[in-house]
Amino acid sequence: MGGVTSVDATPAERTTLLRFVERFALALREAGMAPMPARVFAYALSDDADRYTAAELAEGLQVSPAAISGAVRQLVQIGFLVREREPGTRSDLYVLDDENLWTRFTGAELGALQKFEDVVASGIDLLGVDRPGGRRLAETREFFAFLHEVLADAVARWPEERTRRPAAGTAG
Amino acid sequence: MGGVTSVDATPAERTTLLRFVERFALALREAGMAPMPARVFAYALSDDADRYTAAELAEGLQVSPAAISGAVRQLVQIGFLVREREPGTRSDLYVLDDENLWTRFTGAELGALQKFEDVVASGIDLLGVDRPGGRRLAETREFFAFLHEVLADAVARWPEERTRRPAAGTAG
DNA sequence: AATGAGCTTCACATGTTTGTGAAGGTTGTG
DNA sequence: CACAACCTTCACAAACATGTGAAGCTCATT
Repeated sequence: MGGVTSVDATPAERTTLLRFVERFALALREAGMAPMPARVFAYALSDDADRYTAAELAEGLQVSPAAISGAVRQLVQIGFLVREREPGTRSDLYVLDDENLWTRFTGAELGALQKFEDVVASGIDLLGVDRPGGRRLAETREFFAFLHEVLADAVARWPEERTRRPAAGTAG
Repeated sequence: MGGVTSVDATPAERTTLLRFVERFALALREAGMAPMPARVFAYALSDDADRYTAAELAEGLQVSPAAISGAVRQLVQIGFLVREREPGTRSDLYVLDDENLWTRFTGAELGALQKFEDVVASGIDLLGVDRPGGRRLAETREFFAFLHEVLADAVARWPEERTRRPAAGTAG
């Protein structure tokens, strides 16, 4: 199982990488991410460079620069990628925000959860709690609040937890 | 703020309910649910009946029976609705699985998380860990495993936690 | 100031998803 | 045994999303 790097990769290794990227991207899409951002993110994470130019991403993923442009904009907005620029260079560099990556991911989840809580709360306000439906909504809100707490706690604990876990090898 | 019930609701109250249902459904869609199942679920939760016939759902949501048919099938499959039949009745009844509702919801999330873990694990196998990309994948897997544990624990604790929380009133 | 690399924006063709209407099957009732 | 209520399935039209090509903009270099 030799390492596959962007520098010395054979075409076959590149194909393997891209196939994996596509599968990873699919999972991300099912979690709500748009196709192209999902691909770009999966690729940037899985390939070996620390930073990528837009052109490298387009070349690596075999898609048009236009597609990259939109994707990185979204990814930067979410915080998955950071835009950098080397002085005296014409092109932007996109960097994975390694440290905060999965914290950010979960942060996005928390945002969705907050949205749920808000919507449900507004429904309770609008419709009242003294009805079967209102009581169900109230319990729904309780559950989301609980989940929110749990996830926020998990995010807070991750940095410590991370050091506690041994670096994992390969799995079956 | 009087209660809005399916029995004695004014048209205005019905409109308020449907507008809320649409907003709630939107949040569910953003979490990955298809539009019509999202609407049906939001409606069944928010309106006051304990059980609904397909016809009632169609009438209540102002959509065609055909749309309901597909939606309830999916919801039953996920486990959000339970299909019942009163003896001597021609129509099926759909019931919210009240007790396990949000446990099931989170269970679905756990499934998605498992999928992530599997995909990432396969990538590590395929591409190796002795590369920058591989190390990132390994850490990704660690994080997902951690999140998995946290969520599973939360689901297990919810029944107890639920009783601990006071029934919530309305919020601002 | 002109050049050109590199990125972005825009309009469009393609493909997918969604909900409807109409037809068909099933089951209890008169 | 015919009828009627109810649900489901199917084919279709409309809406939406996606990525491409082409044109345009920015900015370091000459």
